[in-house]
Amino acid sequence: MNQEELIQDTFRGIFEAELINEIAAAARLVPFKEGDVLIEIGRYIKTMPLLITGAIKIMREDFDEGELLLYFIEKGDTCAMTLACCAGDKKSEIRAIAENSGLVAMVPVNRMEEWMGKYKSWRAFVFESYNNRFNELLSAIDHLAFMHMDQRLLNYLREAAKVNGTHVINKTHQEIAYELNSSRVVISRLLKALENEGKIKLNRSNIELSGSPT
Amino acid sequence: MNQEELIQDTFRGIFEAELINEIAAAARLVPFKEGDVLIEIGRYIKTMPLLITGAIKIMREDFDEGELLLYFIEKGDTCAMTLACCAGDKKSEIRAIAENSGLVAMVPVNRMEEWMGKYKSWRAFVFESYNNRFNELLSAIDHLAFMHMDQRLLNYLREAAKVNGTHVINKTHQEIAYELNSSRVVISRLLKALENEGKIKLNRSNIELSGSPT
DNA sequence: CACAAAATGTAACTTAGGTAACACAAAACA
DNA sequence: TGTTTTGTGTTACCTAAGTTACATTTTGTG
Repeated sequence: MNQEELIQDTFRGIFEAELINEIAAAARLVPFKEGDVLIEIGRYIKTMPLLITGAIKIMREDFDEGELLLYFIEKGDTCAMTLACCAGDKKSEIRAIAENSGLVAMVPVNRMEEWMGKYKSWRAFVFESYNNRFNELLSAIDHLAFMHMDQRLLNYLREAAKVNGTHVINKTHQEIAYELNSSRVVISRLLKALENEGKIKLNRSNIELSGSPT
Repeated sequence: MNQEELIQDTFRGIFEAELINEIAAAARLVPFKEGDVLIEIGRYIKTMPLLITGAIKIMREDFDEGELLLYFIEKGDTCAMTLACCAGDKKSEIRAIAENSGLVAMVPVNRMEEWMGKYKSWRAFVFESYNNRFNELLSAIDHLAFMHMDQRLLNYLREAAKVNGTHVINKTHQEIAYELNSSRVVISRLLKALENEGKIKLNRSNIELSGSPT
């Protein structure tokens, strides 16, 4: 599939034809692979990413050491964080890392403001994105404030399985510990407990989710 | 001051004169007092509140019992949560409670979409609001994920002092415990420790912040 | 004033989760 | 093939924070 077709395909049904054409004309398609840092904390953002395929994880970092996964972004989404940065010319407050390989359409920031006045569907999309991101942040807050680590862990595994389209999660205990801002020993301990409850199966460097194979 | 003047006063410098006139014509001023529930979880929002005076606290609730203060809103601000609700016709995910007495301008939702296409300053305001709210949620996440309760408590006291424009906080330990999703005993213990460190002074039903009297 | 309600102090105990230390097995690699 | 490196399991211990229980004091209020 060429660039034109990919973009048509992704945004058909979301935007009016005219806007899709504008996007196709303005966008530059950029492939990425697992682990790529797409947005770094403290950097200004000059082009807005629209996710075509793949998944991206949004991380928050403590001022001295800690790190925390906020949420995943999937196909057709964009990062409202980025929207805010573009609109306000602010530095990024978050880091975006590719969870797996995929493709983003990069659109120059100045088109955004233009489309805001011009296309109702674009405004709706922007609001929808904001709303989704808001809810994901709220969800992150709920997890942190109201849930214990074992629940957060299980939840994390399910989310990771979902965005990777598999029930096998290829991550080490150490990696999971980073994303949940915990320690490897604690994660190993809780994983073992989950295994004993029959909810997961542990292998070296990967974890199988039992039941509900997404 | 009459309605016209209050609105002129609050938004001069933020919006163009024409938009301010539209706001003044469309808005209904509503006074509120401490403890009033301005927005309830699960309710639809038909009019958008713009805060003229006073402070509002935004709370998140756990599905079974817990509660947590997300952030305070002050003069000239609006609740991005509400913006999202209005734009998307969604139920509110948060509860808004008056921290003290004040005044909001209520604007019918349909004007919002209209102004989005019409006024650049309105678009900028909406983005700015979103951005602020985003950062407050991120801040809330930082506190939850990376700070201990004693730091969160001190931080909370300072925020509460700031929005109330005083260094004396008129809250009971129980109330504070609710807002931090903790228990009264823990809060009393930590407050006592902070008092021993000379950072605060405890009285019945109020707490004095030492130094940096806002 | 007497009594109830509200606010706080404090002790004793439990638990989730963090930390340090070390053993061991699978993988990578020279 | 032998030797690191990486990933995991496990023990022992520590601390922040939650829980229960009860005492004390202040503040209404009939």
